[in-house]
Parts: sequence; C-alpha cells; structure tokens
Amino acid sequence: MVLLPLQQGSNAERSRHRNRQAVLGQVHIAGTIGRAEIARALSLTTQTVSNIIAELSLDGMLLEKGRLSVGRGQPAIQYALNPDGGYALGIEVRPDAVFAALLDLVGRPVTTERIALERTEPKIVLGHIAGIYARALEKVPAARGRMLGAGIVMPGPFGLTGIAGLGSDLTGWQEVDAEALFSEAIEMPVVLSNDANAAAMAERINGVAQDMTSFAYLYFGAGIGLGLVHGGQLVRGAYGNAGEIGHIPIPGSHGKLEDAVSRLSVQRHMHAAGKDIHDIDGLDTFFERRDPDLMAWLDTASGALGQAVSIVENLFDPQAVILGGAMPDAVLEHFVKHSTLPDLSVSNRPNAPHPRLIRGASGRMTATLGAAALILNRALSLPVSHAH
Amino acid sequence: MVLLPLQQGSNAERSRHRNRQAVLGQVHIAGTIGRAEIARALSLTTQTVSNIIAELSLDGMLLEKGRLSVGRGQPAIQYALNPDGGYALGIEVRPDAVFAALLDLVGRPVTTERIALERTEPKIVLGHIAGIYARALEKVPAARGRMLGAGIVMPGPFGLTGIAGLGSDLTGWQEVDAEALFSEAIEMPVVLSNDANAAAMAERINGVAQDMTSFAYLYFGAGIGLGLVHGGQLVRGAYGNAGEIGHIPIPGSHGKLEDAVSRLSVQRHMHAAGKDIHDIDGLDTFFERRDPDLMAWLDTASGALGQAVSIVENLFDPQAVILGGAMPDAVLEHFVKHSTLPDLSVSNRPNAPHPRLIRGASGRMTATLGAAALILNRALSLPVSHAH
DNA sequence: ATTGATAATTCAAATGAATTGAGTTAATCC
DNA sequence: GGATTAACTCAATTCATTTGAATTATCAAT
Repeated sequence: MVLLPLQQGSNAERSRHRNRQAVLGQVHIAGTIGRAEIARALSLTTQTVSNIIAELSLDGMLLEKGRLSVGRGQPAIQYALNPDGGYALGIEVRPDAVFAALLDLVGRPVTTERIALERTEPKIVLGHIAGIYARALEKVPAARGRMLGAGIVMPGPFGLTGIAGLGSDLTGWQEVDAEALFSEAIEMPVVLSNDANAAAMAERINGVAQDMTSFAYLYFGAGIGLGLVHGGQLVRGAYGNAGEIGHIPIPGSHGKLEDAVSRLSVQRHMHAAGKDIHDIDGLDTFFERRDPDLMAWLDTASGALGQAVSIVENLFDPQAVILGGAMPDAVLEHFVKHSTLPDLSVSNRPNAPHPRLIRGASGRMTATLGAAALILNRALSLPVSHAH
Repeated sequence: MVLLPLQQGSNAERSRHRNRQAVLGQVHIAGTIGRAEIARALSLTTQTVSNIIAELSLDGMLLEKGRLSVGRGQPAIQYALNPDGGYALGIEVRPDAVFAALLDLVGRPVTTERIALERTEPKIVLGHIAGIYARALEKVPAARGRMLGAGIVMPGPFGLTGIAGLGSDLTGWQEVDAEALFSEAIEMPVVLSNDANAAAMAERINGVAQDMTSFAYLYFGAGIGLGLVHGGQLVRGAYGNAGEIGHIPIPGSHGKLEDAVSRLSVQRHMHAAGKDIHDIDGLDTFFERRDPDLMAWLDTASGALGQAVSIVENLFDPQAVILGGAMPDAVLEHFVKHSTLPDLSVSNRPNAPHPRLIRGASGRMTATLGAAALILNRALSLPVSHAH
C-alpha cells in the first residue's frame, strides 16, 4: 500500500517514450511551437525532435499550424496538440451520484453525464461505469481507440485511517482495490485520487495554474480538502492521503477547519438561523441578497480560511493557493477578497508574480474534469513513476 | 528564482548516467547485492548491469564482497559501495560558527571541523570555506579528485519573504546568490538548503529513514523547522522555503509553534524561573534532574508538538514524523514518548509499519551531516532535476 | 534587386548503449 | 552423478540519438 518511487532503468525504447512525452509536454505548455524551440528546451537535437514529431503527427497527436517567422532565418513550422489525438475519461463518484466527463487532448470536455445513485456499493457503481464509457464512445466516435485512460475521483481518505468513517466515505469501498476494479471494468489505465487532488490538476491542465509547477488547491466539497502539486506532480503522501486539511485545528475558531469553513458548516449555520440551503444555487441566492446570517458565517469562515492558507503557505511555499470547488463563484470571490492573509508568511513576498490566493477557473465540475486531467497530465509531462 | 522542473530529453549518454545512478542507488539500499537482482529491480538486462558494474568498479565506486548462495543456481557476486568511491562536503553556517563534515560514499563522517564566527558577511564566511576544504583534503587525501559536491546549510528562509529578518537570518546573505558564491569558492557542485531539509536527508542516507521514501522531519534549531521528503526527494516548494512550520499558529497555546516548542522557548521559560540554560548540555542536566520548571515546559511543549505532528500528518501523510536537532537525546525521547498524537489523523492507522513519531538517529551534528547527505542523495538516486 | 547572414529543416552516416541469444559456470535437488 | 536452476559472459544486433553536410526560407544591408 505504500507508494514508493519505481526505480526504472533506461533503454532506447524508454528513452523514446520519455522524449515523446516531453515533446507533447512542450507543445502543451506553448500552445503552438516549432521543432527547433522544442529541441532547445529539451536539450535534444532538432533531428531527434523532427523524428519524434513525424511519429506523433502520424499517430494523430499533433497538427501543423503554419509557419511562424521571428526575425531572420527560415520560419519555423508550428505544431499544436491535435484535440482529437487522445481522450481521457473523468469519473467522480459521490455518495449520491456519479459524474463523468470525456476530455479531449487539450483538456476540453466533449461530453458529460450525471447518474443519480441510490446505493454506492462497488458492484452498483461499477455497473454504471461500463455504460458511461459506452455512451461516451457513442457520442464521440473519434475517441474510440484513442483513450489514454480514466481518472477516478472518490472521497478520501483511502485505506484504514484515523479519520475513516466520518461521514463522507462511500459504503463498501473501504477494503477494496478500487483502482483494479475500475481498470477491469473499462479496460484502460486508471488513476485514483481524491477530489482536491483532481481539482488541482484541472487547474494545471486547463485553468489558472497552467504556468505554475508548485501550487496548492483548497477544494470545497462536503468538507474541505487540499491538493498539492510540486514540480508539476501531485504530492500524494506515503499512502495517498496527503491533503486532509479539514481536520486540522484552527486557533480562534473552536475546532477543526471543516467546522468553520465547508458546505456542511454553512448549512448548519444557516439552518440554526432558520434558513435552509439545499444546494449551491440556494447558497448563491442568499449571497446575492447579502443575507446577514450568511455574511456573518462568511466573516468567521474567511478568518479560518486565511489561517489555513497561511499554514499551507508556510509548510509548502507554493506559487499560489487556489480556491475552488462546490461553492458559488461569487462566494469564492468573496473569500479571495476578504480572507486576511497574515503578513507573517513565506509567501508574503515583494514583487510576487502571483497573488497569494486565487479563485479557480474550472467551475463546479472541477473535480470531474480534474479526474480526467490526472490522465492528461500523465500524458503530457515527464514521468515520475510510482509503484505500490 | 522559481524552482521549476527542468524538462530534459533523454539520449544514450543520459540514459547511461541515469542507469549508473540507479545501480548505485540499489546497492546503497541493499547494502550488498548481486547484478541479477539489480537488473530485476531496474527492469534492465543482467548484461547491461554487468557493463555498468564493471565501469563503476573501474571508477572505484563499487567493491566485490564475495559470493552469496541462495538456493539453486550459481551464487551471485555481491557488490557494495566503496566508501572511498566518493566524498561529500557538508557545511553548516550558523550565526556564531561554521560547522563542516566530510562524508564518505556510505555516509560516514571522516573528518569534521568547527570554526567560530564573529561576523557572518559573505566575504568572511567564504574566506573560511576554502580553508575548510583544504584541511579536509589534507586529512583525507583519498578524497582528492573524488569530491561529489558540497551541501551548504544556512538558516532560511531564502529570498525576501514575510518572515525574513526575524532574528535567525545571517547578515549580508539576504540578497546574494549563495549557491553561486560557494560553488565559486570551492569549485564543485553546490546544493543549498535549510537545516531541517538537510537533517531529513541525513536520516534518509544514514539514519532511521533509510527505508522510507516519504516522511517528515521536525528539526529543533534556534526555532523549529520542517523537512519534507516525498518519493525520496526533498519537497522544497516553489521558492525553496517549504517547511517554515515555526510560524504556524497552535491552538490552546497562545501563539506560534515556535513560541511553545523551541530552544529559545525553553531558554525563555527557564530564565523566567531564574534558571539559565546556555547550551544543550545545560538543558540535559536540568532534564536529568527532572527539574520541575523544565518538566512543566516539556508538558506544554509536548502538547504543542503533538498538534504540529498531527497537522503535518494530515497535510502530508508521511510514513513517519522524525524528531531531531539541537536537543538532548533524552529530551527528544521524552517528546516521542509523551506527545499525545490525536487519534483523528490519517496517520493513525492499524498495523502501521512505523511508529507515528520517531527520534532521529543522527545526533547533534545532524544538519551538518545532512548538508553532505544532500549531495550523497543526489549521487545515489534517480534524478529529479530542477532549474531556477 | 542582389547578396550575405541567420535559422529551420532534411538527409545519410556514425555513435552509444541497450537488448538478444547462445554458451559457460557453479550451486542445489533428487 | 545427472538434472535443474540461476548467475554470468561473449558476440551480434537493434534502437534511438547525435553528427556533419546540404538545402531552404526569411531578414537586412548595399
């Protein structure tokens, strides 16, 4: 169960694979780019990059985008990712529903689906998965034979821990190898993660973190989770449960971070004031009215959130902390504006290239999109292989 | 200044370099090991490993250690790291002194030195460094021409941050490229880090974390620092300042973690009781007597420490948290025994292979040894290259 | 408009390091 | 003592990269 780095030696074949990924990664970062520039970025010869690009074009992963002239010399032929070059399936399993999205190679959703769940036992969920996949292929025939893999998001923590069984867990999933079960059901590579990690990847592939290699993501789900990206890769921890920030104590507020700032927390608070919030839109409505009870909750929540951000900053020194998840954009924006971030932080630097706290771009589907982004990130960046 | 992953393509030469490191890494992990076993671990052919081992033996990095018979088949020739195969210099710059240690390839210190400092300006410190290096080579002639590099430990944080200038910083080092200056002074590769990161590496190379790839290290210096290792590599953060745990607020205690648990904290507390502690031995003496004022401090400190450990556990999900640094072993042991670790943690798992909190093995020189360990770790593990 | 400089690209040959496959050696098992 | 197993070696082959020379396309200066 321990994640440990898989030490793998290199040979010609693995070098080529690595270089293909690196080339795709450069194209992804740049949008459009020429071979010579890729060669310089990767310390390879243009000849090598030419060979690889010919191969990738043949495989349908790249498209020519005309020539770009910059000063003297022959203008470079520009290449871009072919959106149809590969697809990734994202699946988010929640206690009440399964969400799915099919993303193309540039990270755009091409089809999405939602299935309500009565029960969450593995058999039932897995039964739906095959259908989801089949319908996705039907809607997007171009994806057939071009699936890169599937990302699965489930509420953590995974395995037996001291915070298991605190409500958000799915029944029947505690002691099974979910990754293997899903992989068997849809016959493609599968990556399993929690919602916060996935959301972080969504921002990296197609959101506000595209230019960041080290950042943190605070995700509003039922509780609150933390996704950590370092050097372009997720920091999962030894057992895959890094980022359980909801349970850390916050001074001033009486208890855990989750008690002060989470969907459950606001629902509880509003309910005590005789006002019931059933979903995100409901919350949005109260916020639009500047409901005084909600504003009071936001005040204390902002304080707790600022503390949490500062802890994350001091422990991980990220380029920025991104805020997103199941909250109305306006509320997230309010948090970004009104959370007071302590001056006493390593992230409080003059001339910082990024604001310390940023609202995520991926909207409410962020975790589902992020599930697929886990796969895309693997396809578009140098591998840091891990084994179990 | 931002650390970003250096995307580098692969070719035959770089493959060989990588495979050499991987082979050395396997030998380091195993102690002694045969070629076939290395080949299996790295997914290489025995022929390839044979070639590489021949090369490494010729370079003096490996030693034959007889044959080991396990069941049928020809017994495998065992190889071990040649301690004299390479050396790493560790340098720790403190406000009052420079510590240095020369480590051989297996991580044993072969010579150490201490130089008192009146002033810490770059010119003065750098002036001492050349002398330290020269004397080390004189004492250990075998190290001449076999230096792998130098690790430098200086009090962080590096660069301009919101917690700069809070006392522990060295004067004159805020705005200079320390790595370049040291590298110029001793003409070898240099890695710069803070004390906690270095200490963590010391434990990984030659201490209690040899079998861990993801762990956290709580380091007692003047304040308290955190070193994070994930997948066998340091988590440095975007600007190299990850792990500034001293400044996070701790509930219950009135302020920062550092206020409750650090050398300065215990000195302040004891001074208020009319008892002065000047150094670690002084502290040890009070502890041996079970001085009631010290025991009272330890009580509150243990509580705060437990909170900090739990935060680290939940955010990082390490295999274990290691405790070490400038404290008497007996006091560290007391912390390990008496810190109450909350049940509500991802690290509170049944059948955990490691205790949640462990005392470090490297003793008082840990940061200096760790400085050199930064270099050894680079030589003995697969590269995760970063550029600035 | 012509010419030279610059840079991207292509072709063919060379290189480096890994793999492959056959053969040898040295232990255990029966 | 022969069969089996596994480590190790040798020589030939394969793969992917680099090297070096030649070609093409643009900009800049005369």
